[in-house]
Amino acid sequence: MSTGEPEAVDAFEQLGLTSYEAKVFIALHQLGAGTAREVADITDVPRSQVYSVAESLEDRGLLEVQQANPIRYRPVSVEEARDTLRDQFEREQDRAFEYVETVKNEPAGEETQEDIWTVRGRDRVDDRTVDILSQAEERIVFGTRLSELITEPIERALAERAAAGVAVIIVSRREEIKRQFAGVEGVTVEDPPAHRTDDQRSGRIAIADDDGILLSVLGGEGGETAIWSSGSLFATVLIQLIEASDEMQVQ
Amino acid sequence: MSTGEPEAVDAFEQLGLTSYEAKVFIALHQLGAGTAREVADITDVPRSQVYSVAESLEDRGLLEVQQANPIRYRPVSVEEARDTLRDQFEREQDRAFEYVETVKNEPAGEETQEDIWTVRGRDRVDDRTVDILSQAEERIVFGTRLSELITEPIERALAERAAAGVAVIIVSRREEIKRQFAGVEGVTVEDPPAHRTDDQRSGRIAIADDDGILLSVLGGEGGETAIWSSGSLFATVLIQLIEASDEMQVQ
DNA sequence: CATCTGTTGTTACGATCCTACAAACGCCGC
DNA sequence: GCGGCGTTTGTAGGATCGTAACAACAGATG
Repeated sequence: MSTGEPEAVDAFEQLGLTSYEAKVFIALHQLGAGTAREVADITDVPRSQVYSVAESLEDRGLLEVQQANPIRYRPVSVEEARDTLRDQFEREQDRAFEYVETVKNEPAGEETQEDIWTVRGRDRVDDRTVDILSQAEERIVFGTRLSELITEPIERALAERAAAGVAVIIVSRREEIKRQFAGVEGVTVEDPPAHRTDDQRSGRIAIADDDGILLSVLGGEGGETAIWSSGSLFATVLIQLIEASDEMQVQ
Repeated sequence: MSTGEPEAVDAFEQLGLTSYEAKVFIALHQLGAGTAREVADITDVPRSQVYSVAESLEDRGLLEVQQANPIRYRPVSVEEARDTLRDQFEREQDRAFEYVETVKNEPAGEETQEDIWTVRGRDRVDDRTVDILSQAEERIVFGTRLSELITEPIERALAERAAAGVAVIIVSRREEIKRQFAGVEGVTVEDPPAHRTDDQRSGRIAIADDDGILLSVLGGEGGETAIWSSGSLFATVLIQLIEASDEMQVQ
């Protein structure tokens, strides 16, 4: 069995159920259908609790009740349960963000503030990288040691920008990465400067024009952390520093 | 403003955030970006708590941190936040149901048990109605006073069954409902028996062959509750009772 | 330079609420 | 009475809420 029950219970809790609710729901799927006693017998949920827990599950649309003696419970199918939970989730999301939309203010003059931001987590760095790359109007520099850090959306953003006339430069020592972009129109592939120490913990670098930059490192536990800045003087200066050191080839 | 902040906070809580997390996230969208003090000033979240709450939001991928003095926080866009939450939700759902799939047992002989089940809630009654109708091989009777209780999926199920050779009978007094099905091949439209009291709280009735039935009523607060049975002797008998009374026209 | 003042970020600690868990109760059929 | 069913009530533990104290630091004042 690939996953244990405790993990499934935990996942259901993340979805908003209590652990009792999760256990009863799972038990009913094992039984097909059953009474409070039968559920209590194969779980550590006290029988007296099954009734109220089942009622709460009924409210959520995850099981149906047979009014008989004893009361019998029947779980809805996995497909129906997933759809029901998904609907509830989407509804709550609409409700939550509707208000946010009405009161939100754009980060006034974000593009002109001297801000360097930190983002943690592989997926979030992916998103921010695409954001940065998509802003470029003239020139992109993108570099990484690891081909798995070039996700499909990033690849698409690079290709899209190249097609729009942006000069795209890919910097890597890795042969597979070089090959990946070798034939693409508007894309140049380069080796990094020889003097640059290829630190094992370096992640990726993305430069857009002279005012957008993202730089990531791989943390201890495999997590990726990036700093980025866009439209700030800080970004401009940082980019100049990085590129100047490239050209000078100083040791 | 169509919705108040308390409602938005409640919705975020349903999505798994704490009320503090919700308030800080909303406040940061109002500010665009800001420090712990600025957030505390426009919410009732104590300043000293903002730091840890923001850290937790960062872990969830809902905001980014600027390491400066003072620390500044920047919320991710509404679109990115929604995507992030949706991804987390789908991941948890996969994790939760993966285990259920491995251990579930089909409701052994469900079709032969003497079961009447209860389902509550408009949407869930919709689903179960479609299930019942889809089982029919020979004959369907579907009746309702309210045209809004004939949803698009129900209409499709009726049409699909009619096309498959099932004799479909729609029972209603409402002209619009009669018109809706007037021209459809394989569908007959009838008036209900004159003696039948058209109770204001009656909802819909669906009969499939002689062994599937669903009957719903409209509860006090606009909620719909249905009982249904399929493949049971109970269903057969109930159907016979209902149809016999029709034919006899007993007052 | 020393002192005062105000802010920042951190930590600790009750109060409060909800869930998990247990036990007792009335009810009904046998 | 007896045993199972369904309900109700009560207790313990944990997480969140809310308040407060703390050291570190920056700017102002003398």
